[in-house]
Amino acid sequence: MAMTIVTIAEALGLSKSTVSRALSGKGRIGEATKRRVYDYIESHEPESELLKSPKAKRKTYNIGVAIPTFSDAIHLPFFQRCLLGACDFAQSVEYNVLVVGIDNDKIQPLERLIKDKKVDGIILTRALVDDRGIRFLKKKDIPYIVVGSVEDKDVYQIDSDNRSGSKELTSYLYMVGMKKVGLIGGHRNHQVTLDRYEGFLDGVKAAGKQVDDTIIYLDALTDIAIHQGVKQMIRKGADCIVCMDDYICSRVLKELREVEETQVAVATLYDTGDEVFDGTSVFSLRYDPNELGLEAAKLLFNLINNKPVNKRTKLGYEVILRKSNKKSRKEDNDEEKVPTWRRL
Amino acid sequence: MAMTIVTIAEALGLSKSTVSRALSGKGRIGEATKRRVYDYIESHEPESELLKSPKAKRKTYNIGVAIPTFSDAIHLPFFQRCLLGACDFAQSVEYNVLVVGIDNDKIQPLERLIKDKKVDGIILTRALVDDRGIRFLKKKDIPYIVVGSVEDKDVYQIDSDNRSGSKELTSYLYMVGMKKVGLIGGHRNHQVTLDRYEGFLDGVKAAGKQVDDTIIYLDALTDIAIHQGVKQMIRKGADCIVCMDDYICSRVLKELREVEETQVAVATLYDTGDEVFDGTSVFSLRYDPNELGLEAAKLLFNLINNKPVNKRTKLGYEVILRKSNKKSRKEDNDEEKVPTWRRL
DNA sequence: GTGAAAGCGCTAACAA
DNA sequence: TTGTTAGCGCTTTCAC
Repeated sequence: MAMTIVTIAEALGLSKSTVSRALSGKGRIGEATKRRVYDYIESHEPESELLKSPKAKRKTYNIGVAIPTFSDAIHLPFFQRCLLGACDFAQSVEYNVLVVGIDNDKIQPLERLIKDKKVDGIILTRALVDDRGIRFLKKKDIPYIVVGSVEDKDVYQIDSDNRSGSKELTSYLYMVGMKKVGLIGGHRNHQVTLDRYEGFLDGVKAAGKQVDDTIIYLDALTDIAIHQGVKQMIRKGADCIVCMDDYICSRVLKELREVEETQVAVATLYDTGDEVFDGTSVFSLRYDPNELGLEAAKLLFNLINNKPVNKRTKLGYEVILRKSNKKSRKEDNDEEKVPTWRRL
Repeated sequence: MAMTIVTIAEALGLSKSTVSRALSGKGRIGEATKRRVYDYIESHEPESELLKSPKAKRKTYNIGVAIPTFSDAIHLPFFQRCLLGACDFAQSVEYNVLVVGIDNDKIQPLERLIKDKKVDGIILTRALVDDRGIRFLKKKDIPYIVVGSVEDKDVYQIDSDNRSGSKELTSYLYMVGMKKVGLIGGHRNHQVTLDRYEGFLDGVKAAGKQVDDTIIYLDALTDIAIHQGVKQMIRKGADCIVCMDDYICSRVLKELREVEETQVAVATLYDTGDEVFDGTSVFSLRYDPNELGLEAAKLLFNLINNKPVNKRTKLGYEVILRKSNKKSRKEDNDEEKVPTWRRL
């Protein structure tokens, strides 16, 4: 038979209301008494529901992960991997993960998750410049973590160090002899686009070059736009094209192959290690989306459980020259990080 | 203020104990009295917790979706899209989706989901030949749907019509003049692999050809294996290579490009429309993973709510000749389904 | 079948 | 800080 508040009161020589207060935390209650009550329950029936405070009872042991539903997102394994990383951590602390698909103009699924009190906290896997999801969560009394970078200092956030990475790779490109570097990127409404853009400019300056020597082409949202961007860069004499992500990179490679242009080098500022390059030699910044999701879940877990959490977390990256597969197969696919580079 | 058992008793001129019995069903209670009580609540506060039987109270309005965590799965946007399809339907009926990442040798996350009673039902997004997830669920008293095909007739399942599709595409390849067709596929432990294999053989027979005229290479689990498979097929004089999925297809195209082999046609038995082919002309069976996830969620919803559900559901496909992008861009990316085909 | 009354497990108000 | 007491919402027992 399960313990009740009365059996405890009798066993400890207290009144049932004192025990009630000890457990609920409400009202005035002595620290020593509280200890006695908790110790008694823990030693006699550690599984007891009584140990769970009314607040704890309302805990769901679920976290919510919001992933974008539309367009470019579907091409990138980033979100899937981020989600699985979060699942991985959640599993380790016996939490579960609820997913919702949202877009900036459609956040109802997120709203419903909060309204129905289905989760103890939320992870947003993408940050937009003016993000309705973040605006909504700020108003609610629920912990949340944003994967990505936002200006707002009040928002707990975790991100790959896009700016530093982009700077490092860009200046590296000049080091190995590039003369005219082009940058092609996506939506300016995505914070990452801006971060990588800034990092790119940092790199150009660090290499002692002029921004005038570069060709910048943003808002390349469609394949047509990428096609035009590449055409423009070739016309203007770029010897290297820096792509902001895997997807753009795969399209750029395709464009170059189609026009049989083999004298232009390619780099990507976001390489998740999913082989979308068909083995072509590409400079890249290698990030791990799984880790991002896992760390985000860890931060959220700490936030939920009132442990100290930094407002901003940055994860690292690797600078990689991916060798052509023909070569790397012979050498058992190991990666080479020395600053040599061969034309395609 | 929420209705209580007492307010109802007063309103209906009954004692609170009678109302209690009417709602709990326990003890002796008149059918007419029961009706009166239920009718009163339904008309005054249909949302009331009192209407929910102890069993109904345990409903979570969550469904669980299990996606694979490892290896090949990460390359395929299939599972992400399937998941989003399920989210989409869930949202429309005010359910939520819990994700777990599982593998055949690691189904703890799934077990925990059931043990903790976090969900009213489960969708498995992949069927293995001897699937521990399915074996586990069969023992539990919880509705579940398998996306994929399983032999077991007791299992509710939904799948793309892999066999018919594979048959149709294969026989079509012979129709347009292929002489020696190779098949390259993944793990024999995956039911889809077997289905496509059978469909391929059906197609060969339907075209009046001998299986001896084909080259079959299964268990191509690694890039190295694919490399060897392709090499072997070229050596044996294949004029067309049929790939079992998008990923294998992209690797095969890469291999062919590397050896500058332009006389071998390529087809894929699973094309999700995510552009992994770099615009190369490929025969394909086009499926929609979002729809699969959405329909699976719909079936599960019906199962949970005791509506009639077919044990087996098959979704359709399109047979497509994807044109080279160079050409399709000019023609605004429309797809061509006439039986013409150009060598790369 | 129904109702009165007692009881259970908890919270809340208030006195000390 | 603790105990007393009242009360809430519900179930169960028992008499009719």
